[in-house]
Amino acid sequence: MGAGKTYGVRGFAQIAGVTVRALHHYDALGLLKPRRTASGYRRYRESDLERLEQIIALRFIGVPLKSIRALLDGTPNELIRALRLQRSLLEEKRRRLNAALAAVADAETALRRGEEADIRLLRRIIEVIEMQSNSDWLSKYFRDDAKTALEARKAAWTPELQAHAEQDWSALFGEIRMALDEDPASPKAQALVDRWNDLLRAFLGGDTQLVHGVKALYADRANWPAGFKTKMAPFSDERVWEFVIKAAAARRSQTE
Amino acid sequence: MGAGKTYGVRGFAQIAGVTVRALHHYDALGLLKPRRTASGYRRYRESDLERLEQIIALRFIGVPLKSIRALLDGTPNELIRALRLQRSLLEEKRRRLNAALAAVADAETALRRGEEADIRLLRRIIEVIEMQSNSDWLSKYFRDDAKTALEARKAAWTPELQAHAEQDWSALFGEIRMALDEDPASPKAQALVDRWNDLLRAFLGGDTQLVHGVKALYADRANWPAGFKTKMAPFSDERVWEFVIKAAAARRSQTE
DNA sequence: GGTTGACCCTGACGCAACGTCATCCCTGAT
DNA sequence: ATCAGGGATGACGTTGCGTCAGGGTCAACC
Repeated sequence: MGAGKTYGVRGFAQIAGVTVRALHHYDALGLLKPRRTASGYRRYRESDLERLEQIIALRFIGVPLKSIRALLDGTPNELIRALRLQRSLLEEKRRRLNAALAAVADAETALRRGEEADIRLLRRIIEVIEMQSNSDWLSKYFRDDAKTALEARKAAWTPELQAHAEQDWSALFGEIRMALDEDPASPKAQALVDRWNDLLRAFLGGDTQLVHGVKALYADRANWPAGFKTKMAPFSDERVWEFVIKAAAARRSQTE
Repeated sequence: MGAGKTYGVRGFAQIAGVTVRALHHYDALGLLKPRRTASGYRRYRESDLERLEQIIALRFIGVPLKSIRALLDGTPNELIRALRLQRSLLEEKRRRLNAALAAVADAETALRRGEEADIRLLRRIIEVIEMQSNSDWLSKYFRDDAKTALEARKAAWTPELQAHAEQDWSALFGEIRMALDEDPASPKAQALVDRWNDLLRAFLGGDTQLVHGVKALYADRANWPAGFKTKMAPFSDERVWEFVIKAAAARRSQTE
C-alpha cells in the first residue's frame, strides 16, 4: 500500500542539509508545512523534500523568504520576473563589495609601503573609490557610444584585475623612467611603447572611442577632482608621458 | 578665543552624509559621543567630524560597529590585522555572490531558451554551481603547482567573464560542428584550431600545467560527477573534440 | 510500572544597524 | 503666551535563523 518514506525533523534536516531550526522557521512562516502525528510531531515526505530544495535554491540567490512563498505558488512568469530582479540586486551588491575590496586592498598596499599607518589613509582611499564610482564627471570626456562601453568595462572590473593592472602600469612606468635618456626612436624606446599600447588595449578592450576619451581625459588633467589626482599620483610624472608621446610620434614618422 | 564651529545633530548629519538616527545610534554605542548643552542637546565639533568619517570608512568596508570602536582607539597594528581579516571576509562574500549571480544568469538564459520554465531548473543549476565551488574532485587532475594557479583563476572569475567565455566557446563549437566535413589539415580547419587555442590560453592564462590538467580532465570524462556533466552537456559532442585533435595533429606533422 | 535516553514541541530572547513612529522637552520668534 | 521647528528618549520592526528554557513523547530495558 502507499508506503512512502517519512522522516522526523532531525533526519529530514540532515538529508536536506539544513538545520532543524530552519525547518521550524519555514513551518512557522507557512513556507513548508509538513504533516503532523497525533501528538504533534512533524513528519516530512518526499514531496516536502522537493519543495524544500526549491526553497533552498531561491534562498541561495538571495530571495527573501516571504517572496519565496509567493513564488513557489506562482506562475513561471513570476519566477522569471523575480530572477531579473534578483540579478540586478545581486549586481548592485557586487558593485559595493568590489568597491570595499578595492579600498581594503589599496589600504593594505599603502600600509605595506609604510605611508602612515593610520585610519585617515583608509578614509582617503574610500573617498577616491566613491568618487570613482560616482564617475559622472568622467562622462564629459567620452562620447555617448563610448559611455556604454565604459559602463560595460566597469561592470567586469574586479579588485584583482585592478591590482594586476596597477602593478603592470607601475612596472612599465618605472622602466620608462629609467629609459628617459634613450632616443625616443631607438628600438628600446619602441619596445616600451609597444608594451604601453598593449596595456592600453588590454585596459580598454581595443575600443578606439575609449582611447579618444582617455586622451581627452589626460589632456584635461589640470581639472581632475582631487581624489582622482591622488589616485593617479604614482603616474603623474610628466616626463614619462612626454617620452611616450615622442616615441609614438617617432614610430609614425618611421613608418611613413 | 577658541571658537571652533559646532553643529546640531541635523546639520552635522547633513555635512557628514549620514542620518540623524545613525548619529543617535553611534552615540548610544559609545562610538561617537558629542558634547551636550545644558539642556541635553548634542553639539558636534570638527574633531567629531573627523572621527565620524573614520567610522564611515571602516563601516564601508564592512567592519562591525562594535569592532570599529576598538579599532579607533587601538594601535596601527590592530588596524592592519583588521584589514587583513576584512579582506578575506569580503572575498568569501564575493565568492558566494558570484555563485548566486552565475546561478541566476544561467537560469535566465536557460529559461529564455525555454527549457521548462520551472524552479526545478534553478535548483539543478545551483547544484551544478555548488559542485563547481566544491571542486575538490577536480584537484585530482592537477598537480600541486597547478592547483594554486587554478585557485588564482577561480578568484578572478566573475559571472560576466563566465558568460562571455561560454558564448565564445559555444560559438566556436557551433562553427566547428559546421566544418566537420573539412579536411583537418585545411586552412579553414587550422584557423579553427587557432581560435580554439586562443580561447584555451585566454581561459587558462597560458599556464601549461593547467593545460595538462585540463587534458587529463577531459580524458576522464566518463567519471565526471553528474552535475558537471550537465553543465558540460552543450560541449559534449565527441566529433568536435576529435576534429580538433586531428587538426592539431595535422598541424604538428606539417610543421615538421 | 518506572526509568532512561533520544527526540520533539512551543515560546522567547538575541543579533546588526539602523528606520520609523510616538511622546515629550527646548528654543527662538512673534 | 504661543507656535513652529528641532531635539531627546524609548520602543518596536526588520531578516533568518541560533540558542536556550521548560516540557511532552516514545521505545526500550529493568
